[in-house]
Amino acid sequence: MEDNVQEFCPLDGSGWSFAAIPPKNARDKIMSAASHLFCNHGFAATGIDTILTRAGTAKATLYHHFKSKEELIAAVLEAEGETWRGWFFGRLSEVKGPARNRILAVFDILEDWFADPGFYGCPFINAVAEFDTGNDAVRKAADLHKQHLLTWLKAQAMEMKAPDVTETARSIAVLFDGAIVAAQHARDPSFARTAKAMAECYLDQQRG
Amino acid sequence: MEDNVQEFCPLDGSGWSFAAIPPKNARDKIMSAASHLFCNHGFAATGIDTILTRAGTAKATLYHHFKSKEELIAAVLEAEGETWRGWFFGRLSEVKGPARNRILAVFDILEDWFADPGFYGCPFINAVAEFDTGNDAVRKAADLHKQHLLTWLKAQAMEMKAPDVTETARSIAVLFDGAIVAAQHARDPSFARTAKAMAECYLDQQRG
DNA sequence: AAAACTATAGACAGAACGGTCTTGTTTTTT
DNA sequence: AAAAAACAAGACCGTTCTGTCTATAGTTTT
Repeated sequence: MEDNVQEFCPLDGSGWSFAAIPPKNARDKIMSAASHLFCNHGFAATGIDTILTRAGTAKATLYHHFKSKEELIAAVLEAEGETWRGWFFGRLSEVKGPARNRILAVFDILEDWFADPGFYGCPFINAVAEFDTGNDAVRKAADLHKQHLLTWLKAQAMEMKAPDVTETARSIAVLFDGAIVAAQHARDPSFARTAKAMAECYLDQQRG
Repeated sequence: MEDNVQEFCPLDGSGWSFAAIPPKNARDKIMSAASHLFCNHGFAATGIDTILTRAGTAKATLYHHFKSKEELIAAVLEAEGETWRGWFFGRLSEVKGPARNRILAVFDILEDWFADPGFYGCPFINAVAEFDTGNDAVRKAADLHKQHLLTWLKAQAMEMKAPDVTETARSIAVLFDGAIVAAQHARDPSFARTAKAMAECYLDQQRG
């Protein structure tokens, strides 16, 4: 259990992970440590004490800021999602051209994400996979995250005058999830390009 | 924590889950109980005692058959994979017509799987999501499982005389994973059809 | 300067964890 | 009928878990 992994992920100087910003106060230190450990070793498998050791904070401090481990998990997921979306949609907003370009750029950005040495798959997919039944807070956070993406995709599909906006968004979302899982399992970022090729194919057909 | 969920999944009288076959000996009872609990509540979150209670067996019996919890997890994954593949490829072998039909039928079968009330996503995807770093046995089992599918897909792509057999197989695999995750998260089996439509689109393009 | 806040350090509790072991019963094999 | 294997029931061990509590110290606010 060495853990001297390089986890600062520049990603062109705009690392997506909020673990990239060196935390100052104890709360952020806890969040950062928890985020890393949860993603690396799982939520249940990561103990409070391990988080505290890594964060270099006291136990009372953790329980001052979060009333339980569950709440910490929820907070970490929420923060991780927000930071990720900020990075992702920020990158997307730089893309020039019509909506089609923007949709396809999704997969280029995904590839950058996959190539990050600190990529362990989507935290939300992983969280739902681990809890599934039971933990509603986790599912809700995941739903919200996915909804953000879906809303954005629908807007693009509308701009493209796609015949079925919802179905187009769903289709790209399937490619999105598929690329994440495939890249995570095979540790191969190029699955983003495979997904992109299918997206191109699909959008071409939409044009009729 | 009620858990009086209907878990016998006929699926046209040929339920995929080996939990569907009422187990006789203690070993199978343990495997069946463990499988259900692992999928529902996660691997780490499921304790040995919980498995024993559900299985109605004694602790010594479990440790007579499996030398550790890790080994039990590995055994469950292996059995689950084998049974699933038996069901899946069995269904596929019934499909008439050219290879293209068989590839598209994959998504029809997936939809049946998704519609099963006992569907919690792919056990392998979930397992990798939970362990990721560390547990090599889990990753190996997942790799093997995926390899089975990939090999089958390549054979179909070859029969179809696809220009790039490997890339075709990878593409369908992305749709496969994407459909599973999307259906699991949204609890909506129709994502299989969304994936199927994209597969059709992609295979049509392959023909030139 | 006083009060309020934020933090550290670590003992502690109670439960749950994985795993071992013993004792005795049932089932199967020979 | 005898021997061997599989099983039940559950006490038990050492560890780890989440979460609480006390005591102390630095920092910010009023």
